Amino acid sequence: MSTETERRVGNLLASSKEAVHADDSSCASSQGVKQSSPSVNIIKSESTLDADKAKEKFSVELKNRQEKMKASDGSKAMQSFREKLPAYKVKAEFLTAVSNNQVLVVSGETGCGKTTQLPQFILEEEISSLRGADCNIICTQPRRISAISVSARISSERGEALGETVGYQIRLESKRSTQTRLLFCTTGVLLRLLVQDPDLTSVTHLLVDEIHERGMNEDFLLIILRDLLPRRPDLRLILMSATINADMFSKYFGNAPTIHIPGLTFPVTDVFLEDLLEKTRYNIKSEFDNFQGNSRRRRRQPESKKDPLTELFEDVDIDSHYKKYSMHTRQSLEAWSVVQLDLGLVESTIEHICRHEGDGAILVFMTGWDEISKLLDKIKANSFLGNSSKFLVLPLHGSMPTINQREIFDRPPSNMRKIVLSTNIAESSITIDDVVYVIDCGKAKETSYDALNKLACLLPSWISKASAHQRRGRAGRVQPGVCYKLYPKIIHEAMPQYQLPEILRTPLQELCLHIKSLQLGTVSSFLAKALQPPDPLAVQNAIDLLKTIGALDDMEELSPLGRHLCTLPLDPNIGKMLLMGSIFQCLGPALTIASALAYRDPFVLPINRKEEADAAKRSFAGDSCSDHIALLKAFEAWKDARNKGRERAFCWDNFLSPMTLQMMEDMRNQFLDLLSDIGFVNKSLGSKAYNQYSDDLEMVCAILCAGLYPNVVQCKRRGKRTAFYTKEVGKVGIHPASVNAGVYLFPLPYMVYSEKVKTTSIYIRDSTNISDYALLLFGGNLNLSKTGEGIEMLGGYLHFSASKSVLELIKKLKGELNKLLQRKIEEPGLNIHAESKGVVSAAVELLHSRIVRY
DNA sequence: TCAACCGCG
Repeated sequence: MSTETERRVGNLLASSKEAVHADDSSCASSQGVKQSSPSVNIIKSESTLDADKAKEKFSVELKNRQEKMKASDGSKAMQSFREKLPAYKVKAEFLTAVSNNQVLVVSGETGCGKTTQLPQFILEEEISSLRGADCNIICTQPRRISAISVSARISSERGEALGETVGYQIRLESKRSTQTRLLFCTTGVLLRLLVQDPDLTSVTHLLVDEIHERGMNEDFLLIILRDLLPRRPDLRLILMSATINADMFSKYFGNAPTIHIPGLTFPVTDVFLEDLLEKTRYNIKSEFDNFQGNSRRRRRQPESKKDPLTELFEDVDIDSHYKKYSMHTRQSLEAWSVVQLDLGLVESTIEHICRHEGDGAILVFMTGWDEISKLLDKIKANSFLGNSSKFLVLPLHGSMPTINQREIFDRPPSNMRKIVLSTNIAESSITIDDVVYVIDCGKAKETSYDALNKLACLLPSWISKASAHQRRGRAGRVQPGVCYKLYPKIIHEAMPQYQLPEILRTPLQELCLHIKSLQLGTVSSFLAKALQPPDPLAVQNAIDLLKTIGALDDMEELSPLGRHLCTLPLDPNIGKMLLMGSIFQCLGPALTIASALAYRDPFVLPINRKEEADAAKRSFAGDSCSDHIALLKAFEAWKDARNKGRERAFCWDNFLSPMTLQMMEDMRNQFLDLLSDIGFVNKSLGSKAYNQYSDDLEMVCAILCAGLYPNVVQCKRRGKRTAFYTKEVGKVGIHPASVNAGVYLFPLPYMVYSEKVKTTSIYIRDSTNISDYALLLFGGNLNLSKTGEGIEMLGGYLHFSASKSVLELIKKLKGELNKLLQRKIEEPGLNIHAESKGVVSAAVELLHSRIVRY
């Protein structure tokens, strides 16, 4: 720090001191007192009477409408369609079970109609029993799309418009009315509802669908519900699962009765690798001929953590196990790699179908972008499949710009075969009706959480039998189909029955915060009640993090900051970034960056133009050395382009997803509303009041630091390059898709990041280069180092040294900032802009005086 | 040198 800077910062700080104390008296004035009137009770009972009459009337009306509808000619066809569904056969049994039991587990295969029929049976029954007005049936879905499509389907089956008796509610979007008695919502929406209404007093029937998927929200909800049931003996809970393993859920709920509904899909024939090889005569080459793979022979090395399925196949004696198969097939099986997908095998399978099988689309399940891209190239170069007038080959991946193209769903022109190369996205989120052939490589990329190293991992692994079954089912929607499994039958038999539940595979800080906000007791005792409780170390890591960012106190209770974070539907770090953005007057950028981090990256990755896509992202980042600034600038440029009416071209030219940007905008508005609800933002002051520093990138980066801490990386100069180190795992790399990838030297000594993931190596996915002053003022608590010569952070991992007077000044400024924050967080409505001006100006002055020594 | 997927008043 230059002496000039030191002097200026010191002066600013001194001037602010007086303001803070002079304004203390204003604190009490903003608290309003609610007045209660003695006449309230009388009015209430009269209105209750009126309400009862109105309800009775409405129940009658609902019943009349329903009977009229059933009698109408138009509904005959619909009725007979519904009666053909397997769910119809269990209608009476189901309704009896619902009325006699508090909890019921229903398992059913796809196509049995459980999702559309069971909630509807309850609704119809309640309406005919003249309880229509009193019932409130909620059915949760794990995905937004299904909440919408199922509710639309049921409305049309009932001959109503969506939003009448049947509606939906998902984040930022709903179609429901006062008439709505059956509501489909995402599980997340219900969990938020529980914050206001912990006993679900307004709900009579709750159906939780797709519990077999074992998503975090669903597992979380089940713990809450099991505790809630004794307090709500009248509540009816129906758990719906797609597969046969209903026992586990039944046991969890005290041996609740179960009903099974058979499926109604066309038969699908399985062809395993060994039989496929007999048919196609495809020759799998071992790694000695082909460097792509590691065949079973070479990999007999003493690795400590080997995948059990890999080991299993290595131990198989091919010649005796497959003695009925041809020599050729046995040789190929010998060479087949358990680790690496053979793209030639996929290509030959596609070719086999196209040459020898009947019409129908082909759906190929692969693990990721790279495989899809490489297979696409291979097919284009294939002399038979490369004929683009006969074959329509489409990639399908969550971050490819083709994701919303109609041609994926539409039937191709006659004489043309559609071939979709997809990730797991086509397993349950996207349904392509005309698929007749599925090719399943048997793997998917899966996150896991290494609690020891506090590290998220994203690695390809074998799917479960349940997933394989789901993929296979994709071939039987319109006619009998075939599923080609590119792995031997013994691998399939050894696959785990189910995927590990998400609660065991993810960091838990957001969940822990949610548990605290619902007052469900201590985090560890609550989570111990889960269907499959998470590793105590993972729980401890989450609690430690919440303490580090100041959301929980030493007693593990919510701090004032923690209580605010509970109201924001965000990861606690990102929520903190928003609060800091509003306090330090760069609210706009904080809203934009928070919405992108909370939702998804708006940048798309097209297959053949990745260099251009990379360049577009870099140009948004400018010289900021920040992926977060790139997001911010891209969003601002999009708004600008949209105002000028050239949104489409802008998005296309800059490799941005219009849908993601729109969602970001909607989420920004939601966050702004929530900040206003909790008092951090007073909308009547106008946007300018909260955006004084929004164009000041140093300040924006400091806010990023405040939010993302303790996700800090040290940049250390190694000759002409920079190496990066974190406290938990040591050396990490910048993810190659980051704007900071390939940069040799950085102007500032630290990075903050939002995600650190182990794939082929440990990478930080997105990063922002920040100064030591940003870290000192907006990072974690400062401690004097033991030698007394400097300041430490992150339990001594980070060390700062400077002259005694500078250290004193920084500590003083940090102290003032903390005081300011404390007051603002305890009383968000406080207008402290005037009094805080000096402290904030001092901080800004320091942030601008960046000098690099590292 | 790399990019599974889903979700929140």
